[in-house]
Amino acid sequence: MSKEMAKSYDPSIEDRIYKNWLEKGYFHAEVDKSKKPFTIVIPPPNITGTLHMGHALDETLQDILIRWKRMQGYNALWLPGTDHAAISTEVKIVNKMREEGITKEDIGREGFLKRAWEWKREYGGTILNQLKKLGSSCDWERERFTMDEGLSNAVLTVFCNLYEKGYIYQGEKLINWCPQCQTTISDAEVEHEDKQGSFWHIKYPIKGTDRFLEFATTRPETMLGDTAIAVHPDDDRYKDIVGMTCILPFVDREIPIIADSYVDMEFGTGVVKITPAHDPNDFEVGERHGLEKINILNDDGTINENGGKFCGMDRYEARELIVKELDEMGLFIKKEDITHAVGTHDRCGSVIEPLIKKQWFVKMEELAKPALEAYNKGDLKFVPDRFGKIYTHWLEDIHDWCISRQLWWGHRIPAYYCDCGEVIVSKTAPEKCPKCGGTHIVQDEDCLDTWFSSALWPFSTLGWPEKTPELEHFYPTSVLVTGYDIIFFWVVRMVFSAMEQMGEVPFKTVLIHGLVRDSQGRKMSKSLGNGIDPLEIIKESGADALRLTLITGNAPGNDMRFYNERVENSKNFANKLWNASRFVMMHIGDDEPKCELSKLTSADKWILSKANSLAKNVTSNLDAFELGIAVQNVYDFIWDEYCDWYIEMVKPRLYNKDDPTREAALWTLKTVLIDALKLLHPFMPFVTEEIFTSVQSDEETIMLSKWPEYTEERNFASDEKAIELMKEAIKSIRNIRSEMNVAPSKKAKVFVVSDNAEVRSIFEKGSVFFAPLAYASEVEVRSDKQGIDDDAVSVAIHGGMIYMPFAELVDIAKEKERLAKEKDKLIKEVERVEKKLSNQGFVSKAPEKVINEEKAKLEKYSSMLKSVEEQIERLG
RNA sequence: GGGAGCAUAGCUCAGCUGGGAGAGCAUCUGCCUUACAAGCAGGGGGUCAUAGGUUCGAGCCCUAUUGUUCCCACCA
Repeated sequence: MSKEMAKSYDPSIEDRIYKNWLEKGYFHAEVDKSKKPFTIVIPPPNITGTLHMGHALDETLQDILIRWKRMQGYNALWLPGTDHAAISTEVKIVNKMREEGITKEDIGREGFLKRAWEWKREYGGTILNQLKKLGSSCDWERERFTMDEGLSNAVLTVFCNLYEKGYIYQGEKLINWCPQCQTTISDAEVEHEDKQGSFWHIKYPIKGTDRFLEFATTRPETMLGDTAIAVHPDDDRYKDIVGMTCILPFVDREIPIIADSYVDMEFGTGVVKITPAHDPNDFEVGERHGLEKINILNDDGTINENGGKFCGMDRYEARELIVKELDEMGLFIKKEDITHAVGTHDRCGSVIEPLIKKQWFVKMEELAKPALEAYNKGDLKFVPDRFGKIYTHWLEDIHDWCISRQLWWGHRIPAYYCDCGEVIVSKTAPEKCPKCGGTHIVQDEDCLDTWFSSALWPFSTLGWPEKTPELEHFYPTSVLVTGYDIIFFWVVRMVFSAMEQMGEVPFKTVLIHGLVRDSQGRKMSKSLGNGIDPLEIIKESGADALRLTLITGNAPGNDMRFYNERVENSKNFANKLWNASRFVMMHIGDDEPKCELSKLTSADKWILSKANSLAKNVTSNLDAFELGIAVQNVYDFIWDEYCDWYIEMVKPRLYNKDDPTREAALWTLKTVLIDALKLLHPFMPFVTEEIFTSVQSDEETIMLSKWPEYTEERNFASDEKAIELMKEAIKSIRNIRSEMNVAPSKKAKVFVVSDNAEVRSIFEKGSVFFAPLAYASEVEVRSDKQGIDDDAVSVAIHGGMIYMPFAELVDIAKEKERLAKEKDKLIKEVERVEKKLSNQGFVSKAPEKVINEEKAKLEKYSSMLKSVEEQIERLG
């Protein structure tokens, strides 16, 4: 019990503690129907990932919530796992193979998948192991992976469900193509970046006339696929030529001049070339006018055979050459520099080419409705609320989701094609075609978007489509914690998937956090090299310090800056707590202090009462997801109240072995420390566990101890008031001594004068600690000031006056000056309150509580003013 | 073109449903007081972006303006 504690806190104990937690199985949650469930599923990190500050924040928030709820007695499950991250992983593996001189095609699909699984086995667990360093109390026995058997089954089941209901279809549509990764991507994966580009002004000859039609484009090479040229129907400049045709250079195609209201007459020349196969707007114009769609691109971004003599050239090479040749033909007019939004792939950064391909899509309109309704009905809540707007906005303006990817790493689309043309969607490969009976059936080559499987994460990880006890008990989950950057990708898709498959929301609350930025507010990124490695911080300062830094001073949804001074402060706090505990244990020794209520002093009751309301405040802030405020509450209590005041107040009683209240002090010290440790535990799990197991022996871990709750029995309002008065007096004395440059070594006798018996009693009872904290050699409490030197330094307190005869130190003139200032200050205060209280509007409209507070202030300041005035008079 | 956030001490940020402006760091002064110098005590420093409005009362609510960041969007 009375272990020797090191003089300063050494965070390297964290590994030992974590290992013990794992061995004891504290993280594991079995279905326990006697308890209310509290469930969080982790946003599964990519298997390609390594821990960065974003994860550290995300996991810390989740761990705080889960540890808190576990202590509150919930059946708390935090389910961990990883995402196969289709494109990211495939790219990584392909790159690694390239170093060995192997291509995907060399080893074929099967060979590639074998390698991919090997890769996953080798590196896939890295990030989870890093999470453990943070102290994450995940139920590791329930770890899942988006491509494990159960989850894959869920994916196939959902695909088939949606297909049968007509929500999944195959269509030949304009999609986003990444020529680098050579796959389609969804709209959400396209990032619009403003890039420096050019605006080329070109003209086409109008057939049968000597006229030309001028227009401008940012992508001249797409002209090879032009199948019309459009003007606005109301545009008088071009009314006469609508219906005529232009001659498309190079390919010598005759393309019609059409009228479509999509064209903006005000913009440029009011003429737009139409390339239905490579531009979303043009595609729609093409649909309206029945235009031909000519694809001019190969998958790798080179021009195909439809590009005539440019066939085989890279699209950008072709662009330059086309402009050059147009110029030679006299069809090029000018080039302007412009910045315009260019779509790029969020993974590899290459410019996206819209083109037409046959792909699988999820029809979104109907699926989005229940997801919107869930939010509007309040079944789904965002914290902070404003992120709900982002969610609804996305759902209201939703487009069909392209889910097929030209990749091998992922869930292969369960669609099979018979030679007869029949398409069969089935969880298992059909032996023969249900239509023609043929047996030559091949499966679709494509895989599903990685988000298709993560969309099912909240229920697939609990066993769905099987009806498991876990699913029944732990679903829907309680809170989802994630960054605002993946609301579209993930949150939206989880909700509509759950609404469709489960008929209810996957989680009740979405707690959104911001980004962790560097000290200058820049996003941490590899290219900038400004990333701070959480593991380095943990190594140097401990996970507790990292966690505290990430939580402190941050409001939900806001970005934060991360820099070393903040970690330093967190580390100091851990050390502060450590030393306070060391102090407590040093005095308790081997004995178990007993509590005798009658022996509790006001100071004891004061700190107990403070701890009591602390429990209330922390809990209500956690309930409101104000984790930053909650931890600030605990921090302030421990440092300011417990260490700087209570411990100091209690020291004289501890040093005096004969003090009859000594044991009460020890008991209070310990009781309050334990409560504070518990309230801090979710935020700083390691240091609290270490101290907890040293300071008491009733329980083997703080993790499973009971969360402190507010109780009326520990509410001591009058003692709180008494101690606050003492603190006020002490602060005033310290202040004056400091102003007068009185050396701390110089003690003075202190007189407390009050005609109020209650005030006198407070100071008499508190004189044990009042004396040392106010540098007093002796304290004398009395009802009148007779016999006290007239030139004693004085300070007014609520209900009395304090005198310190400093004799040789006091300069009467200066003292008078000081008192005069004090008087002015008090007069102002009194006037301010009087003005407020004489304001009819205030008195009649303000709540009674506020009015009473003001009245109390008036009483206090008036009495202090009176004391000061009397003293000034005495000095003459 | 829509939408959102932010603007508070020298710096980085809190400030929960409107009721006398806070923290950490930095700075200044004094302390090696037997838990902690990673500490203790004391101090300085803010027209809460600007202008209006609502209210007895506004950092907080409303309107406008300025600056700034981000998200969404098919203007070639």
